[in-house]
Amino acid sequence: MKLVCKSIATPLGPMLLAAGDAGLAGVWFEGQSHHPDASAWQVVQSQCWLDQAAEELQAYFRGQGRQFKTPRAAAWGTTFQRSVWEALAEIPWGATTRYGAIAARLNNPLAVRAVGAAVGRNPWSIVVPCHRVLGADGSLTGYAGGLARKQELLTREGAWPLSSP
Amino acid sequence: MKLVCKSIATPLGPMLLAAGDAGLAGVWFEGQSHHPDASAWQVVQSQCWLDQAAEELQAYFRGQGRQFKTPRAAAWGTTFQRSVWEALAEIPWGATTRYGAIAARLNNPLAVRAVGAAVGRNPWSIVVPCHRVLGADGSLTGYAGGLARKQELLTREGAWPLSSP
DNA sequence: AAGCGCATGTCCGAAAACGGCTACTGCACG
DNA sequence: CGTGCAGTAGCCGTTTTCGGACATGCGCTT
Repeated sequence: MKLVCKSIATPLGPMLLAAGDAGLAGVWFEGQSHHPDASAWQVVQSQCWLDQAAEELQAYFRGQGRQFKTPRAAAWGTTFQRSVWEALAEIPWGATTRYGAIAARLNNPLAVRAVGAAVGRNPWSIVVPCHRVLGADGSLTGYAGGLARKQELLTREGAWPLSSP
Repeated sequence: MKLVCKSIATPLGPMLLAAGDAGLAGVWFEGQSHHPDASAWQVVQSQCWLDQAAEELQAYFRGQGRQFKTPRAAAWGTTFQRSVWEALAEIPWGATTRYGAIAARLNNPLAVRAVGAAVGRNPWSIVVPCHRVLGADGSLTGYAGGLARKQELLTREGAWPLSSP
């Protein structure tokens, strides 16, 4: 599948958006870990899904958008990873969950650590809210874009610091 | 690249032909070793390159065609493998050569064994005459479609048994 | 003659290492 | 006695590494 991409500016730094014909393929902070090789993608000014996602992201940062409706089209990922990302997408704005809870929802309660690894490779930063996953004790644990960004995002959503542990 | 394929009958058994937009992608005996996964290919009745290749193959088996002019478009293969296949294509009808000779032609005389492995994965059976490669002592050594077919092909070309070792 | 060792690129399977984790343990404090 | 923290040992999917096996051929030893 051929991908196109473009970069946008956000309050948390520049981000790269990629899309195929069927939908949004991914959103990454510039230089974050697990950033895929973008050298084969074609940089474009405008594209259907890229534009829609960019608009929704800007709305999110303005505090006006709490949901992302741009269709996603996974270009990578194993079955397990995709099921994890799907579960992530259902966490509502302002809420948080735990790695263990996701593992339990997948009927694989012991795969906690594998869930952690999969969450870390979520291709759609912010859009699929992997930042809303905390450790069992409510700690921030980790974020591919850096812990500072994770905390900032949760603060914007009023979900940090934790109110009811 | 999207591939289409169709099956044809030959005196040596059914063969599968595959092609892309740019040319013939491969020709295999049914059930031979190193047969690629064809489940994603679309079976068609007719296609430009498939039809041309099928015609040339039938002519070959009738003893009327000694050359294949259908353009090839490699859908797999490393640089090394492709260079081996290219060298194979230059062996004329009725002639034979050795694994060592090919390695020498590639300026890599020590890679004899690697050449053997690459020859075995030649995607275009018959069309690219991997059956014309013999061991240093003139032995048949191996053939992905079975030694019987290799011998049969060489006999049809009058190159077997060997006249001048 | 027959046997052994080596050189080369690629593929494939097995095995090990590596994580955005957790629960449990033991020990140091007040 | 509670509380908190560090260390540890399992858990699981993915990625990486590694070791053979190959459609061979030459040179050297037995």
